Amino acid sequence: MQNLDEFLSEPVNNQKISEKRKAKSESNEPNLKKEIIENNAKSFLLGVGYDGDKGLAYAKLYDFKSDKIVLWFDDTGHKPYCISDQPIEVLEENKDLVSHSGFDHFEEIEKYDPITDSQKKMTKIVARDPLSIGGRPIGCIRDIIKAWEADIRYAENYIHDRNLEIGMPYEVKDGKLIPSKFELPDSILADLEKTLEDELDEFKKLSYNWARLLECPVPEFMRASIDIEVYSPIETRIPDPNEAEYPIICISIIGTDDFRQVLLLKRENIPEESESISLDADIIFFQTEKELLSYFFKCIGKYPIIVTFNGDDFDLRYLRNRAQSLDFEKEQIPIELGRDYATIRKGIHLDLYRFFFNRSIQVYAFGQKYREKSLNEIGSSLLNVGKKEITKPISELTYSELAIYCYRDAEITINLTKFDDSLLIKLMILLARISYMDIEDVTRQGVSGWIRSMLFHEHKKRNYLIPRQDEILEFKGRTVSEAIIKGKKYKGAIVVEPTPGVHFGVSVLDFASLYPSVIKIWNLGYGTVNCPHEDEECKNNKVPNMSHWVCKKRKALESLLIGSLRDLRVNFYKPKLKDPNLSDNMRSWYRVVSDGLKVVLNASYGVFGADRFALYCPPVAEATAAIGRYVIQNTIDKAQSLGIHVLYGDTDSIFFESSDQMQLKNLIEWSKNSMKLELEVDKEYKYVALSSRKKNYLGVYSDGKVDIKGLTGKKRHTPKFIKNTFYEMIDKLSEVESKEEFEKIKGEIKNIVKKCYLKLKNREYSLEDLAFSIVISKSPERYTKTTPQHVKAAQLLMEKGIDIKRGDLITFVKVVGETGVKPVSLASINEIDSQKYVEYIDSIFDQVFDPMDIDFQELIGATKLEKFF
DNA sequence: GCGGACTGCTTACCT
DNA sequence: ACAGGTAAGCAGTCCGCG
Repeated sequence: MQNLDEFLSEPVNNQKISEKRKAKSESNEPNLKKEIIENNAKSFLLGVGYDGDKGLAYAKLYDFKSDKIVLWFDDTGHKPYCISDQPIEVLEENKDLVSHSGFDHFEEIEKYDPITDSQKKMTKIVARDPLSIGGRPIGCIRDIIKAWEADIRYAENYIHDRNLEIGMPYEVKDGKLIPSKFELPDSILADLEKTLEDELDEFKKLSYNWARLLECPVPEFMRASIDIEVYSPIETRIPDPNEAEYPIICISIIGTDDFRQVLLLKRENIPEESESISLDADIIFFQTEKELLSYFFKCIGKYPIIVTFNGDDFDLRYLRNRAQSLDFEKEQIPIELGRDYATIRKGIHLDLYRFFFNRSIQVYAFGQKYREKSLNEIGSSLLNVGKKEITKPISELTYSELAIYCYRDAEITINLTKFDDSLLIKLMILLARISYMDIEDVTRQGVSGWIRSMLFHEHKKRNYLIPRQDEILEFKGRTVSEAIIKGKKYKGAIVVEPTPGVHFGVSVLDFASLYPSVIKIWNLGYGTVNCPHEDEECKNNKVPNMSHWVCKKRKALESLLIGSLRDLRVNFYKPKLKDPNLSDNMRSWYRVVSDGLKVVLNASYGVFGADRFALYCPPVAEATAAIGRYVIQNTIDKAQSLGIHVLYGDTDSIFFESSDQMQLKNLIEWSKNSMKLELEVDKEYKYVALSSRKKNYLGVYSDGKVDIKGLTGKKRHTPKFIKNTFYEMIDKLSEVESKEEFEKIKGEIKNIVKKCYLKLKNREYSLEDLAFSIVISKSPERYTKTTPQHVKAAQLLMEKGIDIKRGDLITFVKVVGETGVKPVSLASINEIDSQKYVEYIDSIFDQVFDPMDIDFQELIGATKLEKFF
């Protein structure tokens, strides 16, 4: 494959492609599907499962010829196992073990143990089935003896042991599963080589492998979204999918092949409508629910991939259980349920809710574009299309209303996978490649699961023993620093005391991926921090200001893996994205790669301090943070010795008065030479307004763009009327070019705030304008220690019979009287406590007035005088 | 019995 | 179920006060 660019420009490859798209695809040669077949890549590996009846692992392959998922069953005789440190002779004495029904045989093996830095003779205990190792509530092999690698899911183990690359092209030849050749294009190879000049061979090898995975083009996959509606006799209650008590009255299916159907159940007492339903879809009525479901199951059978929004917990679960209670045979229902997931037999189910719920995805991949995780909110913010509004309960809708409502949900769902050139699917594939994880698992697990899988894969590839969690803790000891926040395990980052005032000409420098860089440069990992070597070389290699030391003899896997990913992002993909010659298709793919790497890198330090992480190692996290503090403090000290004025800093960034660009250059040089860390100019502000508060500033670029960080005026819960006033003020501030102009607009800003104050006093704002909106993060009854205001408001709503769940957004206003607050829906405008609101305005604008030397009290005091005259 | 000082809880944010 | 650090508001408690 030489021309990656052309592959990426390939349009949807479908058999039932619409006429319009067909024309487009013909004009758009070469065809990726054709190319892939010519290159013997007939399919893509999307995941691995285990078939309990056959007792075999199987690969799920997306076959391009048929656009179906094809299963390939293991032919290598791979079996579930765990590992013991006892020799076979000893284990043979263990009656419970050798007589266990799932026990198969022992094998003598050798493993490298990173904790002790030694080769170890160990015994592989091979079992007949995965559940015998672990998974049953009692009597598993891992409960009988102390075992290693015993709680890795079998399918995951299979991926690692067979070194399978999920999301990459494969083919089945003579019954064997073999990877299709995909080599890095020469041009990419040459570019990459340049960035890797000074690295160790081991590091280079890893980097090339990553690049091969990241550069392989991602084709389009045929898929369909589904959404169901269920009848409910009680309007406020959502039917329980485990009971599946009530009939499914509507199902929408939308395929990427332009298949669009809405299936409706005929019911009594639903008025016939004279006009036909106006939807760009086939509407099909069914007399019985059984007919409807049969038809539906046939429809989705065509699709290799089904996407839903919350299908794990609702749609698929309901469908399966409902079909069962309608006496469908098990084989007739193409849905399989797990404890907390649902999937399609011979298919892939992607639950977008699960993926969007993931905080890393929300924050780093989508930049907080959506705040709540509802289909309406996500659809509105990413597609500009929200759910269809309905004013009646589902069960009372007419056929037409019901069809339109249900269809819209399916439409948003499928479009979420299609927008921005199928960005979402590409992101999932990318994460599957980095983590060597089944694509369904990628969407369901968090970033710690991905990183765990990536590290496990590398362990197995190198025949390293994967340590037990208790082992790491026992050998590596605890943390030695004290956190500033009560209840935290160790000390974190430094935040520099800001210099209050309005500063013109500010450069912000930061370390590119500071923590991943530290992990790379300092060779951090559970095997290297506090390594077992007795000699001085290691023990003297202290983490600054700390008793921990770092190994000088061995390379940590974490350091190599995280380091190589970091370098690829910083030295390769980020510069490529800045290249004006990059084509649109490549740019969009590189954006995905860069964002995917960002997600993984941003979490790569935190996982070592998370006690549920499989390779939890507090000293690694603590050392990383400590080195981070050392680095930024050293840099600040150096800057001051160079005479550069430091205004503020946080973790990995420093704000400088940028009078002397030459000096900043010197600082960057110094950082590279003395600490091997890349310090770079991140932002240049026309001016920055700093109050005395940390994590709280306003920065204006020369083009007028404004960064607002931490200011309450921007926060989600702030009432609309204050937000609007706040942004009116920001608009004014964005125009300011100099100190002199600044003085001039002060009056205008005062007027803006004064206007707001007067409108409030005259009760000209609506309840919606005045509403605070705060997420209730726990179920209301679980607030036992205190009753915060939003919980009080929630309680008032519950008294009215409204159901409040955790995660709901509570909107309330401050009122005079006992409770102090009332939900918007229950309050009236004349009970508003305007005094409280004045205090609130004061506090919000003080964050900006403080550096500007404006006095709020004086401002409203003046107002009173004016009114007087 | 009351108000100010204090601590702790909660949410939303920053890196 | 990636981490720790900070701001802010409010709830609840303690303490002094002839």
